[in-house]
Amino acid sequence: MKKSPSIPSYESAMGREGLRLTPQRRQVYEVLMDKRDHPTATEVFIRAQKKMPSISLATVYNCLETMVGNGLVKAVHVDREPTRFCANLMEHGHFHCTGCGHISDIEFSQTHDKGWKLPSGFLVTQHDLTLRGLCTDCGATFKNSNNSQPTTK
Amino acid sequence: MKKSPSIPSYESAMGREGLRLTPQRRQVYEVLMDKRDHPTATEVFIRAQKKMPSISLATVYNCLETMVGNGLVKAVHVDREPTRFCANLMEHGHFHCTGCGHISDIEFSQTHDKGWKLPSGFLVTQHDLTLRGLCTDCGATFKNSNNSQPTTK
DNA sequence: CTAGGTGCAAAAGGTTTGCGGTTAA
DNA sequence: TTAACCGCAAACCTTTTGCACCTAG
Repeated sequence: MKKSPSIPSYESAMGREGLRLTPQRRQVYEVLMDKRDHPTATEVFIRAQKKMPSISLATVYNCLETMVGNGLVKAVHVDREPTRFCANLMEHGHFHCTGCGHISDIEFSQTHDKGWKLPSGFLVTQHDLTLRGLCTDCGATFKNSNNSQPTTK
Repeated sequence: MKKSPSIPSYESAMGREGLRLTPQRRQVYEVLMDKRDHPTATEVFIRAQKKMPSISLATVYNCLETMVGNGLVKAVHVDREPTRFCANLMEHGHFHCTGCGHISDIEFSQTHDKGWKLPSGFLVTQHDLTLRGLCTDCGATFKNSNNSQPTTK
């Protein structure tokens, strides 16, 4: 677990809004940048605690809310599961493996034809796409043995 | 508020699974079929209560869960807002107006080119698309007066 | 008759909030 | 110095659950 060489845009993004650069916020942000998976607030809390034992869950929630509000991180919602957080700011979708529960980013292709029929006058500012299915590993497991269903968590 | 002329597929869909056709379930289903908006469990409860004052919220949750489990209705998730329910069984996406909070169904076009790049081996079984933006009314309100922001609910 | 469903109240679980003490700027 | 922030605990709100009674089949 090596330290990120630099903290891209953290100082500037936080500073731009007149927000304080507190150690807690830095820690939360580093957790998100370190492993680019999609941890829940609690998972962020647990990881942050390892480096900063005094941090509280409420503070993690506060930091995450602040960062989402400032567009520094994105909140990811899958069904009614706990909110997950994502430091990937590029426009992207998510793939939710119903086998292992893992969530991975998916890129949109360049020619991304937005194939939907919108009533005229509607103005779209954002679109969230979540695919569901089996990842390579879970798909293989499922194929190889009809007895063992993929772990439905 | 007139009674639906018939209850399409309710008896058969419920019966097929060996589930009882209770008055409560029928009532919950009728609420969903009546206005095809996307009510939350609590909203379904309130509407159902008007016709059946003795029904309980827990029962509404139970009925909805049963019906979702049997594919008779769909659960719709937008951010971390309360789960909404939808009787439209066709594959479709949702448009969430950030002005008035209303959720409307959107159809996919025939040629719906799925413009995303998936790691090889991933198997997609389902995709949820949620667009966010302003509906015609809220967009108009926003344009006409720069002072009055659309109701952010 | 009886398995499955209902209604009530209490619990669970994620998230938010009030508040006194702390700290970055 | 001081407004913003932290940490704690309690509150909130949606959803789930345990259990006694009820009812559709």
